[in-house]
Amino acid sequence: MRHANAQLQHDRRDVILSAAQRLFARMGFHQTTMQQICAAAGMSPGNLYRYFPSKEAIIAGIAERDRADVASQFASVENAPDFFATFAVLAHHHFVERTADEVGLCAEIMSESRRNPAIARIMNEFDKDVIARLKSMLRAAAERGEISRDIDFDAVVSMLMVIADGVWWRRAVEPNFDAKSVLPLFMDITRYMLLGGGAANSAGEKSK
Amino acid sequence: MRHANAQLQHDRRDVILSAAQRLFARMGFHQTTMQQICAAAGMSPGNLYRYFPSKEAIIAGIAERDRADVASQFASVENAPDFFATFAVLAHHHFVERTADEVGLCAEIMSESRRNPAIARIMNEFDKDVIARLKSMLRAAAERGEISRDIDFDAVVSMLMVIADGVWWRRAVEPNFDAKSVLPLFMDITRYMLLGGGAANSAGEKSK
DNA sequence: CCGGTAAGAGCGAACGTTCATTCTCTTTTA
DNA sequence: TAAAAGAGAATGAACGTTCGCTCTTACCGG
Repeated sequence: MRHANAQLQHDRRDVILSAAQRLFARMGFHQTTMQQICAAAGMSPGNLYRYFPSKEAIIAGIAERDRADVASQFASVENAPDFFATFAVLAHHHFVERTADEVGLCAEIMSESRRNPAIARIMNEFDKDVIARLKSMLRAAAERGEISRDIDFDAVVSMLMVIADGVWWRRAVEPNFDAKSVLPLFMDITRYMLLGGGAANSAGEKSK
Repeated sequence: MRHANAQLQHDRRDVILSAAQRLFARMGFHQTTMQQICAAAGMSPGNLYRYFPSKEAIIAGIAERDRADVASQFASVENAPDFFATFAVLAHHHFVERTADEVGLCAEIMSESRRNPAIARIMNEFDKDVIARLKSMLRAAAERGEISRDIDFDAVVSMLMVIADGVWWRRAVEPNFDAKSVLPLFMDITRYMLLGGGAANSAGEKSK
């Protein structure tokens, strides 16, 4: 008898995820209806539900897919020789080249993760992954003598994450925010933190 | 012959706003039902609708009220003599002392402002206000010679806003994020940007 | 190679629930 | 006593999900 076509299933899931992604980024999860997703994916509700058991599953699917995407971006520059040049490229990618839809979707995911444990879990793993990769980049650069060794890596990475979040939220909330114009100062601050030019290397001291 | 009691009206509106605020911060606007707000405010739907014409009006009311709150916080330290000490206090207030509910609510408002023009307008005015106050603080400090004059104030203020947003989002998304531990590095970076110790004073050059 | 067929793929109306809002009514008070 | 203040059931629209159905196609016995 006939058996399920795995390739087709994969393609359909992809079409649905992409359609939903665009809608979610623009209208938010709870403002997007299944009917809209169906229309955008060119599919009836009955059929769509053969690929995802619920709206939540679609949200989770998107979060997961995006996570893989960013992870691969990171992996591609993992152990480049020149830290600051590599970091600048990474920052430009992340701050400037990401589309408004990607930024918007991330905003929705973060927002949703505040009350959806499944999303929170995915986002948390994602964060942990990024933090680990950043730290490994810094450690490697320190080994090579590109940056100071006497630095509180945890504090610096934490601050980098904070700034990255901040830039994305500015972009998400203020559509004509010029992310490119903060890049020079961002790189400058990063250099300051990593070269230990000031008190940065003692900044991470835990209080108390 | 009986006439409306203005004091009572004001009180009732306040009770409703406070009840809604708590719920919104924890569950988000669209996950909070009018019934829940009614229950929390100790009031029937029929009566509540005498004070607010719609759910949206409650959201807008909260956004407006919070705006006034933060504005007054700023105003209270407007022209203190010691810039860095004042700024440290402000940062501590904003990063550490704000409750999880306040942070959560802000997250919801930012998220909502992405598609609700009325909220977007309020948030935008709020941002403009904060930016103006920060700039005026910096200008005053520069006059007094506390910070360098050769600085791109726009770029620095922009970065400060970015970091502030970032910290709040970390807090909103990661409940046990220790905002206090980033304060030293934050103040250090601020000092670096404002004292023009490095290339910071040229960082704001517009590219192209 | 060739129908026949059973399961896959797809459709869209209908269901049941949820929820913002309204309506009608009672209670309170200047 | 008339309007304000309040109550809570009712309404109607919106929306996620399901159900019963048709169409399509890979496989198998002949």
